[in-house]
Amino acid sequence: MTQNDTKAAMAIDHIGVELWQAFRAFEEAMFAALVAAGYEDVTTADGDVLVHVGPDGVRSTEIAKSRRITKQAAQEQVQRLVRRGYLEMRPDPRDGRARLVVLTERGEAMMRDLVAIKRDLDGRVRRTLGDLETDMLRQTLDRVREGLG
Amino acid sequence: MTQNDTKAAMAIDHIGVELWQAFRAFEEAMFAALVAAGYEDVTTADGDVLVHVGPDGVRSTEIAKSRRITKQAAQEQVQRLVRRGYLEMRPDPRDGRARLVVLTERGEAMMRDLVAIKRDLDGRVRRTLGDLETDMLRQTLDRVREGLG
DNA sequence: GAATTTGGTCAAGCGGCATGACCATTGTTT
DNA sequence: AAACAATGGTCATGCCGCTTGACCAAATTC
Repeated sequence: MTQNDTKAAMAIDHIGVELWQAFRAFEEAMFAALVAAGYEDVTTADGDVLVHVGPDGVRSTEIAKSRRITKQAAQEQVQRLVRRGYLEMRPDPRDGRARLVVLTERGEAMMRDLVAIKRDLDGRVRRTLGDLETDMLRQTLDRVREGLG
Repeated sequence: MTQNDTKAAMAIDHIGVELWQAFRAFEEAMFAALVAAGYEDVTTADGDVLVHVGPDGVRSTEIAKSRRITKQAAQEQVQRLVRRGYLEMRPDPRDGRARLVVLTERGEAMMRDLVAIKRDLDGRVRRTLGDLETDMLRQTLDRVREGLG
């Protein structure tokens, strides 16, 4: 009851709550689908690294710059993904000092599956809300962002 | 350009993007307001701790249980907030072993200001969307969560 | 061809978290 | 009341992810 009083005092009704809950629901559903697809060990941190790896590969220093972390930290994150078979390193033909980070077969497969998963989740929302309301929601969310930004 | 190709390939259009952006916008606006109000050093981790501190105080072991972390970790997080003047410890009159974590003056002030900040942000959204559409948005977000959950 | 810049590694340290052992107080059993 | 279990917290230790700082090697600039 003390607990309830507290919760009541905290539960200032504001839009941030729903935003957070909806986002979390999406995220959790995404990770659940990843696990179901056989990618048990993928985290958001991994995702933050992987989005930087384009078809031509990328240098770990580039990742460091984009993410505003030290090159050592970026290197460590890349190495972890290498160890788990999602990335591999190879020399940069254009620069003898550099090493390129590229997706492995498994890495590419995972990214493809992830695209499918996101499409599926989007589809689930569309089935819940209907196309019209879904599109309206997305526009509304953009306006929210602008209103807050 | 390679970068753009990559971005384009990644930019599978899905509702998760807008959810994330809107949520992030809210969060960033909230922290910006906290800084503006003189609470420069508050983090989400701090918030996760503070929500557990009711008017009667709470034991750090309770926090540990709720957050599913070890009591040492919980204790450490509490201590950090104590060091910065938001929390203080005092003995539990009802249990000689226990120590209660309670808000200091500054801690309470911060929580009050935070409530005001959240109300203000909610107000900004309402001014952007109008009351009607805001309420609809919140209901829609709830349905999204249910549809995904 | 020397000097500077750039890509990357190595060494050491720190903060946040976990595990495991331990102490002090309280509650329970008989 | 005495003995034991359960509970609230602390201490010691170690892992992990990240930082700073020094360094090496290749490339670019002058």
